[in-house]
Amino acid sequence: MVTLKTVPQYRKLYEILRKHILDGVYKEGDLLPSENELCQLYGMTRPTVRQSLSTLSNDGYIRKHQGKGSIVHNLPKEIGILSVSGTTSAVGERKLKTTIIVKPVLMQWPEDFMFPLTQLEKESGCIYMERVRFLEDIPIFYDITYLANLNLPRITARQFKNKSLFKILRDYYRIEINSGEQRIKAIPANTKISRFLRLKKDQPVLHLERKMETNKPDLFLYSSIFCNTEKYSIFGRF
Amino acid sequence: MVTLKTVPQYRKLYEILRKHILDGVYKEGDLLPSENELCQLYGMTRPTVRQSLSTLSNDGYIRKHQGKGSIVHNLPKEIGILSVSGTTSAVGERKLKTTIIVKPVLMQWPEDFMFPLTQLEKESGCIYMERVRFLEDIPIFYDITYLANLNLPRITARQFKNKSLFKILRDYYRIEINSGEQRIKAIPANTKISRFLRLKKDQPVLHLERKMETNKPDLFLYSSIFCNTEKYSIFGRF
DNA sequence: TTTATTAACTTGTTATAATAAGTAAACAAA
DNA sequence: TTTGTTTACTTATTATAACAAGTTAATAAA
Repeated sequence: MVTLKTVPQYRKLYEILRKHILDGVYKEGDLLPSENELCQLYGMTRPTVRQSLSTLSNDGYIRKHQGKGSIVHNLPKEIGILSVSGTTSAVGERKLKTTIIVKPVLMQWPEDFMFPLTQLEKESGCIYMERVRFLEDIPIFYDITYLANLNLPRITARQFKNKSLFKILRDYYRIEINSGEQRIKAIPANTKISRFLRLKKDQPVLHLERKMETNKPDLFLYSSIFCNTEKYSIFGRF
Repeated sequence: MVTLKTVPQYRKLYEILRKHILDGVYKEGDLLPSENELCQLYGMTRPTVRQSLSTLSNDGYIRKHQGKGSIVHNLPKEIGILSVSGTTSAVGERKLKTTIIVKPVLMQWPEDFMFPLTQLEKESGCIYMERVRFLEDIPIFYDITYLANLNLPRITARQFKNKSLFKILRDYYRIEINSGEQRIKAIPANTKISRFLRLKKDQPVLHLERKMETNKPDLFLYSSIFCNTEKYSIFGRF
């Protein structure tokens, strides 16, 4: 009963243009082909093309200007993932190396969890993992991830070595992160955090508590992230 | 030569529904009227209604579910403005009291500004101001704002007492914030920051550097914000 | 030369129409 | 009662069409 969902046309064009922008076919400041040209090029009608462009615009890849055209805007957003901004420019998730501290295990949800949970989530238990992510051998993120155990067979057995959690969820379970909310604080590093992030105790650390929504209406991904922002900043769009 | 721009229909419906959600006419979890019902109610066609709903969905006010309907999602986003999350729920910008530290003055841009500037921006000079914003008599934000002096007559003379900067820009100059980017760090409070935010020196403080885009293509709003996150968190969506 | 106008682009808004696909409740069959 | 099926809803996708409005460059007028 595999539903081979057909990808809509506007989504295909979105992916094509997005790839071209990321690959540098269209560079920052370039004018994209006009809507009518895209219609001809890809055999679509204008509403379809406009839906693609609208999504690209929402995601920050282009800016539209009436009378002028669609102009390629600067870089990505990496939804659900944190970009790091160094001295020169932002680096995506790709250059981060990951070390597993606690392999995914099934357990009870903590008392006083940082976000309210539904009954369904409470009943199904919690998949827990801890990771540290490095950029150029400097530990940047200490992540604690929580995930409801809903239709995720064998997830605790999966290898997280090279693939990111997001990639595993997408590839094996067809789960994608749509959006989310977060709370941000600056806190002093406690002993545990200072050890993982190689900082002195009580040094300022960024603390993010995130709740991410997925394409499965009942499934949310939670994470508590501690960031070393001494050398790098967290980069975001809004 | 005042162009009395007509507000599009889809924008009107967006504002109506948004207001209804914020006023509690539709509460979290409620189902909005179906698209066809909205068509009849407001005398529009479905593409127009859908454009309104799509924008509401992008802004986080509703979630759409095929076959079910549009469900009111939880609260606001206040684009370009920071929401504060307390022990119970998020509070918007309205409850913040503002104190002006440095009234808007025209000056040169600082050397080594936190974001690269265009030639036009450099030539036109910089409007500078400093504020502290309080929530329940606790200082939460220490803001430094920078704005290019482009077609903003008499702005340094305006009263910022009750009206927010965003409101003044919108009401007098028809400038609205579309989107932006930011860098986030956790830093130790220096003497100046600790004085304004009533913290001990070296206590962790959130530092945000933001560049905001407006509906005027050449005009950007920059701010450097220091946040006391001891009692409250910064709340955001993505 | 300079300035105003026009023409040919661009994206923005809106309407009409048809079909696909997901959801849920009513219904029928076991 | 329980389970499967149908039906009547919902939103999603796509096409066609027309006109509004902003931008730019070519053109005409001063």
